[in-house]
Amino acid sequence: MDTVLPKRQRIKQQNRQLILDGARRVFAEQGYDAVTVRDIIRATPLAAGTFYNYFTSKEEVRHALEDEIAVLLRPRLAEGRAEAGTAEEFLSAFFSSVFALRTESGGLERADLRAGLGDLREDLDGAVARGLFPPLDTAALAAALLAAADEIAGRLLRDGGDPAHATQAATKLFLGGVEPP
Amino acid sequence: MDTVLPKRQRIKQQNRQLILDGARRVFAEQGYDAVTVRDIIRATPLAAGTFYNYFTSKEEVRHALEDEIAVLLRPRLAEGRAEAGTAEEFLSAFFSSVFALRTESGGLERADLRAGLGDLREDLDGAVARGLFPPLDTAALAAALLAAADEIAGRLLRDGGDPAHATQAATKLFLGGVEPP
Amino acid sequence: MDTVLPKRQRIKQQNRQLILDGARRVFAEQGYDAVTVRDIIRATPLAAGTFYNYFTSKEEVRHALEDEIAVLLRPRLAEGRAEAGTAEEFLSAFFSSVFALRTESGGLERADLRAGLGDLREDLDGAVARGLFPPLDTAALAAALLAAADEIAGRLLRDGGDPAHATQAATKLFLGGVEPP
Amino acid sequence: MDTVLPKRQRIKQQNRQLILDGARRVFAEQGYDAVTVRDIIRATPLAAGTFYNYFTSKEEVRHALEDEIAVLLRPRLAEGRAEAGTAEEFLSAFFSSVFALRTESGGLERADLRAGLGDLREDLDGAVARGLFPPLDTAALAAALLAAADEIAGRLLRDGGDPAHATQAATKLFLGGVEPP
DNA sequence: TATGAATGAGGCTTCATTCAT
DNA sequence: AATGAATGAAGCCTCATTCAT
Repeated sequence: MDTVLPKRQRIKQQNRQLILDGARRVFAEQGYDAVTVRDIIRATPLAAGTFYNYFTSKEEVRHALEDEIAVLLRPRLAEGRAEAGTAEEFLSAFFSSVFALRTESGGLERADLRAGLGDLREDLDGAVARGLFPPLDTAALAAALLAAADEIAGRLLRDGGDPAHATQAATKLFLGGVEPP
Repeated sequence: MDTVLPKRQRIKQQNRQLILDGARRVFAEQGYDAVTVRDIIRATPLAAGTFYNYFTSKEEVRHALEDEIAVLLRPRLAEGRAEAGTAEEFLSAFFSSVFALRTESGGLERADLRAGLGDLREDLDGAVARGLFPPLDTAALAAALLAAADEIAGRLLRDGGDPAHATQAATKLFLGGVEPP
Repeated sequence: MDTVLPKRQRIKQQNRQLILDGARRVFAEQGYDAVTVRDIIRATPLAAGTFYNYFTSKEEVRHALEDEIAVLLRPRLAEGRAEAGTAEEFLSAFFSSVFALRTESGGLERADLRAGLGDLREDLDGAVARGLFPPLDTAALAAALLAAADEIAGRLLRDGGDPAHATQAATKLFLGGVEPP
Repeated sequence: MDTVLPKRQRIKQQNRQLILDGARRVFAEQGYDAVTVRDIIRATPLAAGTFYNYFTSKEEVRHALEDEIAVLLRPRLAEGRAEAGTAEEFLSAFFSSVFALRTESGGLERADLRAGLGDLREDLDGAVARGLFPPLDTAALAAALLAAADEIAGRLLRDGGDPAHATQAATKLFLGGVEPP
């Protein structure tokens, strides 16, 4: 798929990637707000001025990273839902993919997960159409699912815990609700 | 109830409050990380050095604010749950108080809400004991409820929407789950 | 000799002394230049403003301390010289008193020693008159003696060493000079 | 002898020297302790931040200056001693070079002179070996000579006076001692 | 007279950004 | 394009000093 680029452009792409990689590293280490442009440059073999040939601010780097993350993340996050034949399978696929992703990549943030919010809602709409779920406010449900999944994932990371068990519990919760029999 | 204080102490209390109020304002406007100590001072009629007579860092101000928020917030957040006779009343009380608080006070953050997490869990435990809910993982449920409520509240604020309706929808979602009949 | 003072004045004197004592302590610990007025106050049970009822600057405190030191120091420094019957006794008395004082009181500085320079010169003049020394430039000799004594004392303090032995060596040096026989 | 440097490096060297020169000036004027980094910058056409491209603290500048001084000073200070054929010539060379240096360069400090202490001691050892001096404690003698020379030089500068005459007097003092005939 | 909080100047340092090379 | 030093604004914090109590 990769096109052969003239050398100039290849180097340009490389430098851009160097900056993005350095930025990802320092963002993960120190958090976006604490990071300075200097930090990003220092995480790179490049010189200070070079940064401005590629980006004009930290903000812009963040956007580029979010795009990267979205591209990598969204398919992983949506995994298994299309094939779900029941509500339980759907929810279980959703929670386990969130927990897996959060467990794998330390730097992942709530904001990053939101990249998958639209997909989730679309999949929910599809599932409703297929009769997996009763008709309901899929926008609200998507938001609630994502927030709950992220929060529980955060608790898993912090306190330790078994992702498989958490997946089961969360699935059961959203599946049957809290109403006593 | 207020004791009469000597003037010096009264002014000290006032200045401390000026700083806290200014800080709350700028935190809400720019977010904690973006705010500098100078920003806080500038949101105040006081001189630069005066800040350090009361706090030694932005961090310390944050703690003081969290304490204030917790004191004001927690009772409001817990309102109506103790009297709930059914699971539906419980959830409805919870969601409506979160939506009301988030709607009222712009600067409220997820972190602030977490101050009420312990209370929520205790109330859930009590409700389980009273038979309102079946036995379940109240810690996870509390986290999921809080996260979902906060996320939905955020959407309400951003996109507009009716808190009463959102309360109903959220309650219904958590009450009965998503399983089709 | 102490006159009974009315209570007011007694307290004033006490506070003044508190400041001087605190200042001496912090000067010795951190060195005059590194010390701030705040440091002096902090070494005192008094409040910030009180300092300015007694002194107007760190400089003024230093002067007052120098006076105190001079009063205490000069007699000690001059000890034994008046009774000296020979040049050797004179020099020996001089060196041993310098070494003793420097060894005793850590905070003593070259500048403090200079308080005794005039005395030394006078005693040298007297000794010349008594025939202990040949006629010579007593001003230069006094300066040279004091500087050498201080330098050697500094070396004693730093490297360890026996004051008695150093006294002997220094005396011998100045007594007979360095000319080979 | 000077190599031609690319422009960038030439400017770097120039700026470094600008800082050192400015620092030397303000140290001489106000004394090391009283000087701030800002004072050094202000004694320079450079901008505030530029200082930190070259040094990280006032301390570091001092070290660099001491190195400079040592390189320039030590040879001058040692002048004429190697060729001395008698104790008198040795002492005379020593005192006159100290007086000359102190007279020339106002900013010279006792601490700077100490850079030459080791040399002096070595030369004294050599002179003892050559029989110019009787065997004696050359470490103590070197310290005493340096301190006395500095003190007398300070008096010369302050009170005026003839360096040649002072050299003669100091030489005579250390040569023959103070013992009456 | 003693107190101690308020003041704002000023020191130190890092930063984003520019620009000559 | 890449470099990396220069810039000066701006953040942090401490200080000397004042002054209402």
